[in-house]
Amino acid sequence: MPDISSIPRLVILVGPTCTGKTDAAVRIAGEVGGEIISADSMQVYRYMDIGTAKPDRMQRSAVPHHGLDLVDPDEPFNASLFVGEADRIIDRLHARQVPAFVVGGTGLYIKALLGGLLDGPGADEALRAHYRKEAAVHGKAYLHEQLQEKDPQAAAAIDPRDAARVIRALEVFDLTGVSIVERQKAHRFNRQRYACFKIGLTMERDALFERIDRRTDRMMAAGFVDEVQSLLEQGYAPELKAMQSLGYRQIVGYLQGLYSLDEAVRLIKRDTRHYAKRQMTWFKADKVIQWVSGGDIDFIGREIREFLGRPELPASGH
RNA sequence: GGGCCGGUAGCUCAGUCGGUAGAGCAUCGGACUGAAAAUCCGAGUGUCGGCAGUUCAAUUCUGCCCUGGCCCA
Repeated sequence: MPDISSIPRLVILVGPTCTGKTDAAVRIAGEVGGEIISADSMQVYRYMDIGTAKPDRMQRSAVPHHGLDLVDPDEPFNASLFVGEADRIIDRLHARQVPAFVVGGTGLYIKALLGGLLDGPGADEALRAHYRKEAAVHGKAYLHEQLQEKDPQAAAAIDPRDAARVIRALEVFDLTGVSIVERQKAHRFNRQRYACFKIGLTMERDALFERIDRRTDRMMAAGFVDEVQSLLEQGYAPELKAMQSLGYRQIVGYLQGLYSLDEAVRLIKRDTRHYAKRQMTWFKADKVIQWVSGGDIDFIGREIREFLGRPELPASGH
């Protein structure tokens, strides 16, 4: 067992999209000499900057960022790869005694970073493609029937309509002969991999939805359509996971002539609100998170400095 | 001025041969272990435009009024 004091301490900053996580993190990390590890499943893709609200040049030069632009939009990326990447960065920062700020809205990535993932096989794209095809031909129910025969325990736990989870369960069983449910029971995210202090940024829902609308308008003004057009011209297909993400999917629909640009913007705003709500549900379930109003950056900074064991900075006087 | 068609959930609408109503979207709640900005589950939130009449009972039938659209003057 390692000495408890040698375990890296992480500042975790989470919350729904558009609550100001990046701004708060840049400011506070800048003040304490920390560096930022993005925990965002879409900001890992190169060339996807506007639609993912990636930190800009100024922010990235003010505070070093990690976890951005790791792969091309047609390359695989997932929670496991995130954990591997984040572990490497945390090691380096820890060796330099630099505070690490893990900042992002992808709840699973953070949960996996802190608690590990279950002991099981990685993604097998060929196998998944096979099952996806079967679902397309015979329907989702057919996949669930197969799961019922192979792994009744998992079949009972997973809704037949939730194809993504049915396929993952089939994948784990096919590759190991063991039920994913057994692996989950054995795991339960209870590996204490890091010491951490979790802060959640919140905001009145009406205010957050208003901010989402305004940010979407800013993305459009910043050339979001051009960005998507450029991705398509580079050969990145609309079917790619990255291109199915929030915003990109809707702009592709517009470029394909399925609906007007106004309609695409309306859909992006609507779907971003839905996404923010899903994030709230996810993070609400984590009872360890200390919730703070998104506007109260001073308070957040004080809490973080206390956690890091650093003295208060002198009052700045303005 | 006359005629016709509408007014039902936040929106678009369905429906009740008289027994106080339901779809989609929005909204709200939830799940989530290598796709997670993905994937999926649950919930109707309502003076049925207003007032009167007929009736045991009216959102439904009748009358008047208000209101939107179209047509004729």
